[in-house]
Amino acid sequence: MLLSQRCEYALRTALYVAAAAPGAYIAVREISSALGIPYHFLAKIVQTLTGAGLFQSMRGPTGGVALARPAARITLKDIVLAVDGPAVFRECVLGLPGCGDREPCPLHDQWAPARAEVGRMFGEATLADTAARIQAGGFRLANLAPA
Amino acid sequence: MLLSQRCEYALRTALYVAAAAPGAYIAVREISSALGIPYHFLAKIVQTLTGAGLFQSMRGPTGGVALARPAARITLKDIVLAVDGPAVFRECVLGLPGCGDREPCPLHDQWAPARAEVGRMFGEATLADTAARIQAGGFRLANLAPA
DNA sequence: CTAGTTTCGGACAAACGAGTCCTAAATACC
DNA sequence: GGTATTTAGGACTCGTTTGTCCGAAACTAG
Repeated sequence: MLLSQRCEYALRTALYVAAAAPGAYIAVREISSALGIPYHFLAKIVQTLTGAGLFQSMRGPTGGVALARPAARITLKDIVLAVDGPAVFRECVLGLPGCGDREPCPLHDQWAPARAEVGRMFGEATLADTAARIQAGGFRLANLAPA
Repeated sequence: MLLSQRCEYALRTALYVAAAAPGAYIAVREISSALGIPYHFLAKIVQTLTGAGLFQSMRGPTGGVALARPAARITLKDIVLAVDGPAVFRECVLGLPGCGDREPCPLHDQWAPARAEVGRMFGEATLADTAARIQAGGFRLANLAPA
């Protein structure tokens, strides 16, 4: 898979929070049941996002997590970088260290543009406009049959 | 990472074999030391490729592995499918099962074309023309400082 | 036929990711 | 102040991937 499970969960979580009322704190328990993500696992992922400065958290009743910045100023790439690091946007498709324009692997010329395109896609998509697509309808963030 | 370690090794191995004399059997030991891949691990990967009908093998001295078909008729996608399966070319970027044109995730419209582009790239690149780039020079299959 | 070399195929060990569990700290409500 | 609720953070288990090891089968050369 391109992204780790943690990262997929993180993206869906961030989109869920962004699609909710702005500024409101949302409990991790609610996100967990809404998206079908194991609660304790999600709690740790949310901690990562909070530690990265993307989320803001509040303990106690009425507590939860919220976006630390306006949704228009958080990109999907921010989420990926915080959870999986920059490897996805940099690594050689054959895993060769130092692969680049100077010491390319045989696939570099074809892979580098595709990789850049993926980076551009994640870098330009903000939580705001992606969440807007969800609210407009026709797009889903969770499995249809939760279980 | 996009491809598993086994798959990266498999691709480099296939390209190494394709770049060698056509039809000749190459010992796994030679590939291992040339590409810096752990021998016993590579042996099992080669077994997978042989079992998938992509490689042909011969035991004993002067034995080794060779391509089962002409290099022009084996694509990089064949290798990936044999080792990692079709998930890379099919899976939703958010990991949602059943994500498609009918039940799309919010990123489907952007991700599906990128994913298709990657599939096309691997499907159109044959071992023959990719190996030709290596022989023409300027491209490497192994790390510069093996150890 | 014998010895050496190579792949075959399984069992095994280590490292990592995914997921669970438990205690502590902070906050709201009574 | 006390209690319930929620995040914080660590330790832990489980499964997959990665990597190692060893004996058996097949083949070549003498």
